[in-house]
Amino acid sequence: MQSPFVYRLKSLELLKAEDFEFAENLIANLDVVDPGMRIIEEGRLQKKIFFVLDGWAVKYKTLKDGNRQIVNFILPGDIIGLFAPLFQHAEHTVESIVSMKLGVFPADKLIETVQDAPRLALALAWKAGQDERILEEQIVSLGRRSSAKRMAHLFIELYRRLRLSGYTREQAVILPVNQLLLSDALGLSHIHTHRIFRELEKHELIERLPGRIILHNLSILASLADFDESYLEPISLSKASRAL
Amino acid sequence: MQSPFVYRLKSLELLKAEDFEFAENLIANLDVVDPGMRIIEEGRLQKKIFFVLDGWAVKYKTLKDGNRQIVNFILPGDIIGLFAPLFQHAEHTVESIVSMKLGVFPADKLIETVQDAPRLALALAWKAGQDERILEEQIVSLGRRSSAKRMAHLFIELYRRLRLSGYTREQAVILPVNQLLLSDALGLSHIHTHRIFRELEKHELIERLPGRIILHNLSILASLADFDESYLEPISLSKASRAL
DNA sequence: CGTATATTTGAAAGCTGTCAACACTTGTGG
DNA sequence: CCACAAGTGTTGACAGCTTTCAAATATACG
Repeated sequence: MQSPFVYRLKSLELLKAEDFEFAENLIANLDVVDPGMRIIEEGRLQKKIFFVLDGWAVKYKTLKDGNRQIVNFILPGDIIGLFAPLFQHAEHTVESIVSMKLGVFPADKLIETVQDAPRLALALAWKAGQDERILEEQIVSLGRRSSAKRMAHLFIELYRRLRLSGYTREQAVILPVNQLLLSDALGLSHIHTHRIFRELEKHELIERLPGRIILHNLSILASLADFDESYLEPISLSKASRAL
Repeated sequence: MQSPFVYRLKSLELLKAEDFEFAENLIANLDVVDPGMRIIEEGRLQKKIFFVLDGWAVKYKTLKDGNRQIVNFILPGDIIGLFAPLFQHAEHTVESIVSMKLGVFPADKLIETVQDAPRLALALAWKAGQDERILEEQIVSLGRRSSAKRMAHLFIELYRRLRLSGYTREQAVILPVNQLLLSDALGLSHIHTHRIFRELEKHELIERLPGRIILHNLSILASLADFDESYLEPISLSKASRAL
């Protein structure tokens, strides 16, 4: 197994060969899902956990008035529903936006494994902490960044996250998202999303194909967004936790 | 130790007597902090973890332009910096808004303890999952709720969270927050925050003392906010995880 | 080819931020 | 006890951002 998840964990310089074995054994079976499938559904009991080996998904909540808010994008190397089995029902829906390859395993197996491989447990905790930081940055975006900065910020975040999982070393990145999806992630109307979109396009920072977005000129985008990459830590685990 | 944290964990019906002993032993010493003190500071290495035994704090990030966004409120029973020791530096600042009583312990002690008491580890994971849900709900608020609903939603959330930790059974709740704090949490200007504030006050849903807010008529506030309490789970841990 | 899904535009209405003052409270030092 | 400073709360007016409405164009898919 040389998944994006493992790639990402390797950069932690924490895990040893035996840990990777444990990680491998976790996965009971592989799942291929088509675009637009619901992997986790709001309100339902969720007993399985997924490693994203390939593909993109969005995690969102639906409001009574029918609006929805995308809470996070899910990329190769991410884990879907790590905490979900601890709760009676899922709070959000996770839906694929392209076809995906998932590693599937039941929650109780995780609990066992984690006990036998404390370093792996730590790596999972690290991943959970990383996800928390991403959510917090999204809160900052929605609360205090103008819509153009917000959009630029999201683009750069996605690009950086892809890189951290070993995808993309290019200067141009293709994101499989359309304007509706974007507006639900940015908390904007789709019409306003389109306007801002045009702005960035006019300055040749982005380009569009139907249902896809191409990022050019990532450094200008990043400075436009005041992007501070520190919340996406490439290599880490402080000394304290290397003790194991 | 009969802290709000333990109170909250008890409702999980997961921990046994021995686990509480472990939890007790975690705490190396108690800390009393004055209002306005920084418990965790953005950019600094963070090696300690804190249990909030009493008091309130806010967790926020500061932007280049000086603006700040409060990411979450921290209440009795919450844990400050659970994942922080896994990273090179803290991403946010945690600042007390009233005087607080904290249980302090070093990260490596947590790692040991967690290995010896897997049920406690599970309880911590549950707490992390609960925090994640709260962040996600905040994202939904900022992205898709009108400012009045957003404010009402925040108030009800704080009330519910206090109740879940054993605080407050009253129909009126006093929150130690002022309008500036509120505006930084809601992602609004302080002037607009004040306007919305007046709205709710006019309808006698809230009342004010300097630097404090009193909630009356919680049920009307909740329906105004379309508050769906399901993301704050009082008792849970699905069957799968009770195996231990 | 027709339907459903996206994208695009313009105009008007509504919400929210900024500006500029002013009032009130609290705590400090004289 | 008063004056003053700093922080917080209050108001009205206006500008600017964003949504909503309505309608026209693509584009994808069976």
